[in-house]
Amino acid sequence: MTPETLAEKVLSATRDAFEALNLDAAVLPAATAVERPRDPKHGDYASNIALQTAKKAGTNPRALAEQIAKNLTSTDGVAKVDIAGPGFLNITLDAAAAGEIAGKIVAAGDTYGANESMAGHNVNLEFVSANPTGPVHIGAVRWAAVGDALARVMRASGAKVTAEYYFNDAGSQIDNFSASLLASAKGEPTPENGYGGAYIADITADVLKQHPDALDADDPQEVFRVAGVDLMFAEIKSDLADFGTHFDVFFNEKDLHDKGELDAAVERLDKQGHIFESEGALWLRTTTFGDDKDRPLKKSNGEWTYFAADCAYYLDKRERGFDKLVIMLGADHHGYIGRMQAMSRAFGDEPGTLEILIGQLVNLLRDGKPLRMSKRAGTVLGLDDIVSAIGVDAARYALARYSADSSIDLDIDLWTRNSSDNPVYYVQYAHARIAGVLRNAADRGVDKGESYDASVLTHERESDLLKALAEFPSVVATAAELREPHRVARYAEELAGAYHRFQHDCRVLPVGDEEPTDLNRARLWVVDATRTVLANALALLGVSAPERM
RNA sequence: GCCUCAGUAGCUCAGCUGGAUAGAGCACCGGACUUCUAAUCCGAUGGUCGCAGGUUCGAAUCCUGCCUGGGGCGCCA
Repeated sequence: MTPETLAEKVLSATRDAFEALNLDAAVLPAATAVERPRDPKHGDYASNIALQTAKKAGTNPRALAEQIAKNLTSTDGVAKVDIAGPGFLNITLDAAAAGEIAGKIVAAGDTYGANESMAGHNVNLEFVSANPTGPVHIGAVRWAAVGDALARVMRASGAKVTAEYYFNDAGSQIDNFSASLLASAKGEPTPENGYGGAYIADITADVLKQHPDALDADDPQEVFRVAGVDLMFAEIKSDLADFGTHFDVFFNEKDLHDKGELDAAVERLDKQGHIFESEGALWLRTTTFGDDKDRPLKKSNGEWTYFAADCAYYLDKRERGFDKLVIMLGADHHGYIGRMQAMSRAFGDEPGTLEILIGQLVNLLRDGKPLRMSKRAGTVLGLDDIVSAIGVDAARYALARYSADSSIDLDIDLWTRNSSDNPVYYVQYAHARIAGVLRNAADRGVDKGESYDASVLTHERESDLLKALAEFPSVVATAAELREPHRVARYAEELAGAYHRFQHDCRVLPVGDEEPTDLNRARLWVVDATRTVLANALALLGVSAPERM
């Protein structure tokens, strides 16, 4: 029995109890959930539904719990129901009902964990979105890992997701970038506001290889701009691809300008009555929707502001049919939330259409001291450096296992050592161990058969493992709903732990030449199911599940 | 000043849409390898959940105030 099924049975038992006690069923929730108690004495699952509803219904929680327990005890698969404390229901399943899950998981294979919690949503998820003025730096790498995992988690939860990267290859930062290339080619020092660092010299050399006469061109900087941006962006895309982060759309801000979408957006906002002119500039009255000040769209010199392009981009996404726009930004962009949300409302969209996720920054430490990184000074640790230092799996996992709300302190030395401190090895090892057991089973001709007798799975370690396995779909659903993919990593660690403990205490294969028993076969199903869930969880994080380590 | 994130074991962090005795990894101490991978497991140590109030059957979790630290508050991009 899955926790979801049990929760439904608890709810219907509660409904019956309300009827028996003549209580007002209107106070009952539409859905409930059971939780896994920490203390095994509290059964396999616990429900607090009596506590939650008794007061509203004007009755005593314990009395209500007693009635629910009476109804629930006769349910198929429920071995025991205890009432504890102020009115908790502690439910114990019989082994056969608990063990069914292994078969369901094996049958579902790589679709186990999929759920419908975000079904029907067409989501545009924008992340990384760095301009091609330098390598993808560590902060953006965090979003490459977290954003990609979030896209996967939301897809597994039934949403249609377009992963999108927004960039601008025409702004003043790009001018600084191309001026830096030109200066480097001429052997001049890095210009003011320019970029330094080894990668500038590399790109410069590559541009000169493509265009040996670049310096003699009418507008040399333009040659360096076009070719340099191309090379830089190619490098970014290839680094991201190597990192396993996939984007469905690379969207260039330039297209918005070329297609006149800024004018169209302003016109739309004007029609909604939110545009005004002041001091020769054009403004959006974002304060109507809670922003702390109004925001300019077109400067008094006639130039568009960056915010105007944001408005056009927003409208573009909406017109492409997305009903949910999610943007992941670093904490240094927190100040944009107010105007962006106001803009969304000014277009007439419901709150919640636009979701801006703010992730805290990554601090790099060396010898315990903060390391200041600057693209301009060239002291940048890029995505490629990280990958070559510790590998994709370790990097992705390390970045994705923390809540985006927490800033991360990463010690470079720790990272550049290929250290087993990284919990990813703990999870991957569990998978590799299982693969080993399954290989041995195959070698020895031990087959798990078409079906198994789940009632023999009575060991505490088996029970713990089965409960952990059963939890996976709700973990995925929660991770998607809360936009918190790190939950998947934490879950994987828990599951790996449950498996290691199981394998330590429970012999899976027959010893020596003994004939396989029902217990051996049933355990093989559990092992196979665990392998499936570990592989699925790692896949959601974009981390490989090795067969051997 | 305003906004925002964080403050939980020696360290790095989970837990936070209210539940029972607050967890994991690392570090440290002590155990377990003739046995399916010991990259593992078991045990011990380690806590005023930043502080103070409040809400209630119940608060690490919700509310208010304060303290400390990170980030942000341009007709920049």
